[in-house]
Amino acid sequence: MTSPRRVRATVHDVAARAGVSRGTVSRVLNGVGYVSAEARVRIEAAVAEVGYVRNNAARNLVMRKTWAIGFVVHEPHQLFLEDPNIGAILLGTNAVVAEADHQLVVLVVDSESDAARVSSYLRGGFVDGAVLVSARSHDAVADAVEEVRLPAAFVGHPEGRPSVPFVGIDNRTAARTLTQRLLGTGRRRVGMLASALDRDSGADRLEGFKDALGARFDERLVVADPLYSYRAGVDGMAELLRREPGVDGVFAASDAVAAGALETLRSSGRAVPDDVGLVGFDDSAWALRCHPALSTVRQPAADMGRAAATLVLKQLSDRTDVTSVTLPTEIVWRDSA
Amino acid sequence: MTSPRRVRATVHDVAARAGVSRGTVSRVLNGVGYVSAEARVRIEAAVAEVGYVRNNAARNLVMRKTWAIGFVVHEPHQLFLEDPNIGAILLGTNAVVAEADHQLVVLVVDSESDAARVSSYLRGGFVDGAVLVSARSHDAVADAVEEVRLPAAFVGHPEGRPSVPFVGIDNRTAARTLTQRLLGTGRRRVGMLASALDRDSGADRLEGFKDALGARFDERLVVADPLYSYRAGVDGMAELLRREPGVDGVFAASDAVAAGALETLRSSGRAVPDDVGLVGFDDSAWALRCHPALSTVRQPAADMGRAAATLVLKQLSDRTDVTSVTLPTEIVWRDSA
DNA sequence: TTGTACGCGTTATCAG
DNA sequence: CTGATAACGCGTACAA
Repeated sequence: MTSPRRVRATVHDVAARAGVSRGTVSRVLNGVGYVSAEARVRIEAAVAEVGYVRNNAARNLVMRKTWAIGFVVHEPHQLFLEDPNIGAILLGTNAVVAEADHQLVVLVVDSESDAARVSSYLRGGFVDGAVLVSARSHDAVADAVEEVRLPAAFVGHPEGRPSVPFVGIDNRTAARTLTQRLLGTGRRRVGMLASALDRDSGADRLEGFKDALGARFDERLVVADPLYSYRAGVDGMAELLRREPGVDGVFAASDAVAAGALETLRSSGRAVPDDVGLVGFDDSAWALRCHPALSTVRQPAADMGRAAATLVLKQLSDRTDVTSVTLPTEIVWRDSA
Repeated sequence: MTSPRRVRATVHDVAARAGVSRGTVSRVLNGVGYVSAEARVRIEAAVAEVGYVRNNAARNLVMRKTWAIGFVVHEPHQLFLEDPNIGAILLGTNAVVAEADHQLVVLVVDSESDAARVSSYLRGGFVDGAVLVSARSHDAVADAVEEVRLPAAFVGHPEGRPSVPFVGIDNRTAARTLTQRLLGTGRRRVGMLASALDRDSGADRLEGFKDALGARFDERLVVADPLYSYRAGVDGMAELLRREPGVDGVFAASDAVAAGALETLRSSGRAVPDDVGLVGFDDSAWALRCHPALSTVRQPAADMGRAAATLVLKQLSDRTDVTSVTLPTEIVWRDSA
C-alpha cells in the first residue's frame, strides 16, 4: 500500500514547472542576485501551483545556520509553574530574538533524561545559540554548551562557567539594602527564610542579610530550604517561629516564600505588618496578590531576558564586546513591612 | 583573519582516523547492523579523539524526520504569565513526547510577527508534529498546520478545524453542574463573569450557565471580558455590582477571574461566602491561594497535555485511531460558596 | 541574466 | 562483516 501523503515539492519541481533552472529559482526565493521580471513571475506562479515550501533541513545543512535560538529552562516542576519571573524572562528574550529574525525554541528540562536529551539537542546543531536560565553549577546542559562552544548566555550567575557570559543582579547588595530598610522600621528580632543556598542567588541573598545585621546576626534565625517555593515559606516560617516565637521581622528569599510565610503567620495569629514585618524578593505576581501587599525588590526580569538574548546575538555576529552584565534592582516598599 | 572556531569533525574524519569507511562508522554510531568488535573500539576511540558530534541538519535531511515536536502557545503576554494550566499542559505534553524519544520545542507567539515566524517554522520541517494550545479560529499557525498537513492536535476546541483532532473538556456540562450546585446553596440573584466569548470554552461556559438558570436567566447579570484574567475579574465584578448590588452568587469563568472578583467583593465590604457565593473554573493555583479557597471545576490539564501528545504521536506512526477526546472534569467544592 | 556543477554531512543500498 | 556510492534538497561560485 503506497502512502497517500503527497511528497513535498522541491526547487527542482518548481524549476521544471517554470521552465527555468534550479539556480534561478533559488535566486528569486532568496531575493538575491539578478533575475528577469519575466522569470520571476513565472517562478512565483509555479511556487504557488506546486505548493512549494522550503526544506530547512537542507537549507540549514548548506548554510550552517538554523536561525533558531534555544531557551533552556531548568527548574523543578512546581517552581516552573509558580515562578512568573521565568515567563517574563522568556518574553523578553523572545522579543529581541524575534527582532533579529531568529526563532526562539524553549526547551524544558524536567528530569535527568530531559537534561540528556536537551543537551544532545543543543550539541546537535538544531540551534545557533542558547540562553540558559537558572542552570546549576554541575549541569549536563551547561557542559554541552561549553563543550561545543555554543554561543550562549546565562540568566543568573552560575559558578565555575567563566567561558559563558551571564546577566544577573547584585543579589547581595539588594538583600543588604532591603534588610537595612526592614531594620529601619524598628524590628529587633529579624530572621531569614533562605532558599537555594547551592546557587549564587540564594547564597548572596543570605550574605546581604548578614551584612545588614552585622554583629546582631544570629544564625539560629535563618532557616534554609532548597527551593524558592510557597511550601518552603509555609514550613520555614513554622520552623522559625518554633525557634524564636518573638521574631518581629522576616526576610524571605523570594516572594513565593514570603507568601507561604504569610500564610503561616496568619494561622499563628500574628498580624503583618503590625506584629511582624515581612519582606520578599523578586516583585513577582505574588507580591501584589498578598494581603498585605509585599515589600520586595524588583528584579528586571524582562530586561534580563533581553540582555541575555543580546549577549547571544553578539556572539553570533562575532562581536567582541560580549561581557557579563549586572542589572540594577529596585526596592518596592508596600505594606507588609 | 581566519576564524579561530574549529570546524566540527565529521563522519568522514572519524572514518579516516579509524581507518575504516564512512558506512562502518555510521553503523556503530547508530548501533545498527553488524560490525566487528575490533572496528567498533577503533571507531569509538576515533570519535572521542576528534570530538565528533553528529550533524543533525544532515541527518534530518536524509531521514526526513527531526524527532522534534512543537508546542505552540498562543496567548496574550499577561495571560501566559498568569495561567498555571498552560504550564501543566506543557509538562504533560513534554512527559509523553520525551517518553517517545522526541524533543519538545515550545514556540511562544506573542505578536503578529511571531505568528508569522512560528508558522513558517512549522511549515519549514523543523518539527515532525505539533500540539497547539488555545489557538483561535482564525490563526496563521493553524492555517500553516493544516496546509502542510503537519500531524497535530489542539488542546481546547477551536471551531472550523475539522481536519485537526483536539482534546477538550465538556465546558457546558461542567458549567451547568457547577452553577446548579451554586444555586443549591440557596442563592437568588446569581450573575456570571464571562470571558473569551470568541472561544468555544468561553461560549460554552456561558451556555452551561444559562442551562442551569433556565427561566431565571437575566442577561443583565452577565458581564463579559475578552480575557480570562485577574483584571477582568476585578473590573467585571465592579460592573456587576453596579448593575445589581443585590447579587448573592457569582460564577466566574476562570479562577483568575474569580480571584479578581474576590478582590472587588472584599473592597466593597461583602463577605464571601456569607454575603455572596463565588465559584471559579480550572482549579488553578489561584483556587487554593484565595481566601476563602475557591469552589471550582478541575480541568485535568496535565492529562490534556498527555492526550494531545499521544494524538500527535499516533499520527506519526500512521495509526488510524486518532480521534478527538473529551476528558472528564470534576467539581472541587471548597469554601467560597 | 541564466544554467551547471559541486558541496553540505548523513544514512541506506548493495555488491563484495 | 565492510566499503563504495547514491540519494536527501538546497545555496552558490563560476562559466556561459
